[in-house]
Amino acid sequence: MGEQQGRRSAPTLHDVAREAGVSLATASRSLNGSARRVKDEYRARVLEAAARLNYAPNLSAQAVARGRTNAIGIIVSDITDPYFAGVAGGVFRAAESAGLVATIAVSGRDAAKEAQLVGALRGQKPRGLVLVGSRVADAAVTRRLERQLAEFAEDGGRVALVSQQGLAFDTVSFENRAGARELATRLAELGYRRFCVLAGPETLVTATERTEGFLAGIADAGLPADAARVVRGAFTRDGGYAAAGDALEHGERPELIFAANDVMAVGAMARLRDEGLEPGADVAVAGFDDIATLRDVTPGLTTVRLPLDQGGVAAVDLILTGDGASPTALTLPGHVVLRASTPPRL
Amino acid sequence: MGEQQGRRSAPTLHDVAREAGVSLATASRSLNGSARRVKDEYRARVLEAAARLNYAPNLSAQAVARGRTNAIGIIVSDITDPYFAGVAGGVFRAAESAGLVATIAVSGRDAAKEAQLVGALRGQKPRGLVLVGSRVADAAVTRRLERQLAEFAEDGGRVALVSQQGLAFDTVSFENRAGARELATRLAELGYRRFCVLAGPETLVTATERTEGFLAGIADAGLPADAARVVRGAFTRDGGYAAAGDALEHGERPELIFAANDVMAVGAMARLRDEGLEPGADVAVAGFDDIATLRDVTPGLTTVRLPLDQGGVAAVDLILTGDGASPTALTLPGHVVLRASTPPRL
DNA sequence: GTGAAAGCGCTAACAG
DNA sequence: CTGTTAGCGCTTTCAC
Repeated sequence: MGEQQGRRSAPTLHDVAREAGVSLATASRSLNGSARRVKDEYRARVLEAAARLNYAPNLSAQAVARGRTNAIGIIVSDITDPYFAGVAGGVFRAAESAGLVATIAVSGRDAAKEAQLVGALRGQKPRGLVLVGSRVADAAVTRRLERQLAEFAEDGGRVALVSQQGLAFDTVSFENRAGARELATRLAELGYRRFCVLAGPETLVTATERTEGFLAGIADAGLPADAARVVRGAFTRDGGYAAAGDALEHGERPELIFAANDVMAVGAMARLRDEGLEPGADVAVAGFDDIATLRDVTPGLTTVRLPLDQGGVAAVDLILTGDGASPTALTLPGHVVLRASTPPRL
Repeated sequence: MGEQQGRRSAPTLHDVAREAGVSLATASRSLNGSARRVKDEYRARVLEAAARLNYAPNLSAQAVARGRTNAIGIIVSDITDPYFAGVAGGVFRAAESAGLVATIAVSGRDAAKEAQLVGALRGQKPRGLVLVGSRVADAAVTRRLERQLAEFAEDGGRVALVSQQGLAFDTVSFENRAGARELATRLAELGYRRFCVLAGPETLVTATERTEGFLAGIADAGLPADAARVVRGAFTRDGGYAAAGDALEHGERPELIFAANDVMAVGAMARLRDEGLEPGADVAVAGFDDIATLRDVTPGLTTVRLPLDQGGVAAVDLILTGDGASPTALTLPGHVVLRASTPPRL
């Protein structure tokens, strides 16, 4: 069946108008919610003709004629990372319920590429652009990105950043610092005294904030600065696996390993087991994010729950409602969730 | 500051041409790889002007003028489900390296909505549409979807379905049946004799195939038909949790629970624990997909590894290279991975 | 080689 | 309320 032959060219508004015996303008007005009203009979004829021809309006043409689109662009590092998927899910949901289509681009954790992608997406003339995550603390790269975004904004586009504070655009961030601090406090209350932080790359603002917050919490508890050692690793499962190895290698074994995200924490657990240690019993483990897919790992992972989905929704909200006058900053709270991976220590 | 004011309107090709002192046509020809050659001096001037103005071509206008786009549409049920995220990741990667932008829409596991989304995406006039997953065995819904897709194809668009065989379009599917069958065979070899299958909804073709394959494998092993009981549940973590409860409720306790996907399997493990049973020890558990994020659960989950990412890549490939003459069907293999959740039974 | 001009499909004044 | 028409930004014949 040559279903995919593609000879015929798609019906246009012109075809619909002719078929309905009305003018182009009338057809346009009845099909797309114009301010002006159309006689019911005509409108009905047009609708019927459109349905019969299975007409689908050419969005590109509409965009050109109207001078604006119903698209929204979103840039994430890696859609298979549940953190990004969570936020992206919120963006899609919000976009759809606002009648927008979402175009996505993946930067593959390559910060330089982000700027390039913004350039590419600008061509779509989307209503707004949402950038999620992994902002890098590299000045040159940041400036390139900022330039592209500013250009986009000057042309009337709106920008919303998720968990990348510091740029002069609307931002929704999560309580990384406060969440990690609270987590450290609670863990200290449980009796933990010797920590190791798997910190993620230091160029990653999110990772850095979580580390700093955790250390602050330890200080709050009146523990000495050397109560926590910091080791670094990639913000991935394998990064956690490797970093956990480093954590065990030198000096005294930590009572608790805090990984800067859940995915790393799971990697760390795997490493502990490979080293013959029992996570939760021999070494406690905590993460950050409360990724849904990982809520059933054993022992249950103590973590800080973040409303990722809401972050995505909020970003779309800012794009749609923001006046662009001065950048709005929205912070979404994190909540400590204690589970079996950090049992009370007597 | 007022970065987001949006007074100025974006520079157009017109501006670039004027700035470079050449005609619109020449500007167009030098910027976009036209067949015709442009004198190097002019071309250089145009490029320079474009860079200076930070010109970004209006993709919609190009689409209208050219009559085609560089977009590709993708429809998934739920981007936060790692199965879909895996396939989508492959689609994005392949699309990008082919110079296409990907537009995504999420159906929220609502089959009827899929057809509606195809209608919406048609307006983008994308080069192709990729539909991933959860094809439903409901004739009316399927026909509506098929109608929309046929319409799209007749207008010159290309369609690729991932894991939704049965429609007259290019399809890439995974070896659900064979994989599950092989899994059952291997489990029987390990000494298991009494199974319970958590089958997912019976309207879901993927789930059904896995169930049937598993039962076939059991028959292969010479076991009686009543060696496996089938219970149903949603294709989600909670579905697995609930179904596992049913599995334990009636009759003799199964030696092994096979969940039709990993996410359900994890839910089943959680339920076992809540019932005071130890997964792997008291009741073995197996899944399907080998979701990366779940590779570190304990005990390690026996499953069938699927090359999800490759499925996405292949779909884009079919869209780009297919001639549309007759639907191509591509099948990607699954590989059984035995882990600690199904220890040999003596 | 280059430029003028005719569209692409649609919207939005503008007259009737 | 309806139809005519001039664009939207870009590509692409078609003359030069």
